Amino acid sequence: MDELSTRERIIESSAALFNTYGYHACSLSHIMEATGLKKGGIYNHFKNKDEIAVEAFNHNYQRVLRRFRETLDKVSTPTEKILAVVDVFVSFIDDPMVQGGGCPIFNTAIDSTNTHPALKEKARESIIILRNYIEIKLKEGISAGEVKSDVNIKQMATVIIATLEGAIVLSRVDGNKDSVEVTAEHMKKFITQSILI
Amino acid sequence: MDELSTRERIIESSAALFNTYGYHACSLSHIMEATGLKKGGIYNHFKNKDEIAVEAFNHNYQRVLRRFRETLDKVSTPTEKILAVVDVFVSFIDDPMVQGGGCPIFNTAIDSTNTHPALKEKARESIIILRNYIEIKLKEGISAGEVKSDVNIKQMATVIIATLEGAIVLSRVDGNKDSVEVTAEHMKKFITQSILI
Amino acid sequence: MDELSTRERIIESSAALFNTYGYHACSLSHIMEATGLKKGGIYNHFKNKDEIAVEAFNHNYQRVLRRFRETLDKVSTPTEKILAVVDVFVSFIDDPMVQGGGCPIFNTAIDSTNTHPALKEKARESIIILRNYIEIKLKEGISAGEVKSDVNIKQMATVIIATLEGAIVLSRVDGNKDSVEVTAEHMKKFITQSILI
Amino acid sequence: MDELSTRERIIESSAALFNTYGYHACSLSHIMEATGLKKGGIYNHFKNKDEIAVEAFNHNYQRVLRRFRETLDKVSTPTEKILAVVDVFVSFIDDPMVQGGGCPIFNTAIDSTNTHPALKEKARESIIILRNYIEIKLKEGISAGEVKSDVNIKQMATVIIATLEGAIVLSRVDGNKDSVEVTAEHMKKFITQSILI
DNA sequence: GATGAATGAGCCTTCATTCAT
DNA sequence: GATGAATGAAGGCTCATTCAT
Repeated sequence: MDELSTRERIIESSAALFNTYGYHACSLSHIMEATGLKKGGIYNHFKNKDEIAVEAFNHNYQRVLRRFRETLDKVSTPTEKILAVVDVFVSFIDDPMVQGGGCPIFNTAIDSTNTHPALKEKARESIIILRNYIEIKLKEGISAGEVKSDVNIKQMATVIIATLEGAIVLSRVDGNKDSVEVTAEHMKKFITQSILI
Repeated sequence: MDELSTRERIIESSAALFNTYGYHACSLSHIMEATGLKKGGIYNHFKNKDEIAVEAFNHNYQRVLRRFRETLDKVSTPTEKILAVVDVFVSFIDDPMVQGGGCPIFNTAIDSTNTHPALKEKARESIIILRNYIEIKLKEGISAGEVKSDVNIKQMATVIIATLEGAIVLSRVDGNKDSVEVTAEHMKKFITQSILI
Repeated sequence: MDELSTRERIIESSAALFNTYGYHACSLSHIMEATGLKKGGIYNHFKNKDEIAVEAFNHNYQRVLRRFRETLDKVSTPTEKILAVVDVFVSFIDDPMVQGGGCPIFNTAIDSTNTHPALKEKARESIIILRNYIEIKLKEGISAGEVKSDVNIKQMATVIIATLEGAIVLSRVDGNKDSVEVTAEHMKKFITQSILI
Repeated sequence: MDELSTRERIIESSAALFNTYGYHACSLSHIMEATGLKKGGIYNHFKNKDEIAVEAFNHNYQRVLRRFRETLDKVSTPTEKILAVVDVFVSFIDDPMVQGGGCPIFNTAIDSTNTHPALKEKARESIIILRNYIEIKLKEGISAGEVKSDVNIKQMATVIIATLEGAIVLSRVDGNKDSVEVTAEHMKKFITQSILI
């Protein structure tokens, strides 16, 4: 019932590896070790390493999206939802899927920009969707009369993502949550004071 | 007089390559091609690839630092200096050193976190220095009576770096300047309205 | 049935090569040529060159031991056994396993003393076992009343090995059997006149 | 006056290295380190690594020969001289020129048999000269009426060299002098009882 | 005489991939 | 579906050697 197919097991294992080490530093040997399969066993399910990487990315992206949905579904008003967005970003810092921290989408984006066009494109699209998602919540906030109507929605979505993703990287580098927490605090205060009515 | 030594030529060439592709995706063959040297010729100047990567990072870091100093030296008041910090981040986006854009320090930080401890440590230290640098400017702003005395300096420095570095990554992914420009505009407005007197 | 596995084929081929050329002068390219495999094919069976060398040594050592056993099993009295020990050493000179002659254990011992601690240790242990083996035969000779009871067994075993191994090297250098034959003749005469009753 | 020329310094340094590690495990980098010279500095004095190795071998060979002469010159009767031959072999075990022990000529012989024809030939010739030298001393012993006239001189010289060189290798492997000492004791007793009158 | 800089060839090792079993 | 065995290409690195300075 909730048995994972071998293919899914490979994706899950390698997703963690790609997140943690990046595309080029994660070899098939690592995936072999993580899955307990031999090379042939892996290649029965994917035509090459790229396909694994893309599926691993998709897997991560779905997890990120799901986390957004779940967290935002727990609250009801647009205001709460916008503040909850911040919390989702903060939660990435503890994601066991990425040892050493970081957001899988952002990490992939930087890792693959100039080396892996297909992966970079996936990352780009994911970020666009995330941005749209936040824009929609902001629009709903305006419609509900909770967000100031003169807020530049596009700008605001970009700023929220940039700020929190940047903080996540800082925390990854520092090896502690300080930067993310302090930045989240700032972000929430800013949202409350400057964009909410 | 301003002839570059072979060692410096290697560092400069490989600095661009490491920035663009990351440590693992940048092989000695790439450096060979970029410098026109053969492997032996390169290894006459460095004991291994790591040393090249570290020197390349140092080179980039010095360039970043120099750019901060030069830009901030052009203006005189603390207020101007703090706003100039934002401009420096924006200027990274056009840096020809990093094909596809991005901040070399941040790129290195993400690339090396779990795969290259020495490099990650260098990136960490560089970010600390940058943070301190911004904190000092904020303190000078307070002393000069231009920055509100209740500003949380540590938090503010972190937020500035996080926000703009995050935006740089977004622009790198998008392949255009929009995210950085829109975020810089936001940051300047925020600084002017919320932390300057 | 008596098909050799690829791993065994590699060991057998490289055993001859290591014997003949020594560890450092025997490269993987040589092993590739001898086995008809490519590098990857070899590394599927061994984790590195050292492991091949160690297994090759083990292989040779077992052959040496087996030859001692077989030769000594053909005769029955202790006196005959002790004299047969000499014959075993002489037989190494014609061993096709070592082109140009020599005893694989001795060759390894000299080759690896200061350059390959693990291999040197294996050689050391093998020589100890050989020495013990000869000591036991001498003891049996004493028990059987065929060897003088005042013979210094430890010394005698050492002298036998030293003398014949030294002669094997001389023959290897000279490229003919003279030294070994003349030394074996001396050794047998000495044993007969001085240590046998 | 007793200043060594650079060429001589290189020979002396590399002689120790070749003795200790063998031809293939001793690289020019090692010689550079040992001499404090750079590659160019070394190649000013030798046309290639082979020439260094040959000169290093000559150097060792002269040292061995000198030691034989010096030791044997200290005693006067043929009997004493023959017993002194044994002592010379024993003295190799402490030679600081060969870290880890061994006779430089024998080590070279084994190391180069199948990989370095020129060096192997030098070693072969050196051993022949050594053998002749011992034969002459035995003949002088016969002439002086101190050595039995029916001793097979050629055989005896071979046996003495084989036995003691073999013991030196055993001591090298064991890392202590036991084998050489015990074998020398045996050899002297044998000489005294069996070939001296 | 000595150095620094360069090279081609080779070192051991790992890569991603294929395919017969 | 999984494995074992094999491969070509590439990885980082060291080798002995040359030569202008």
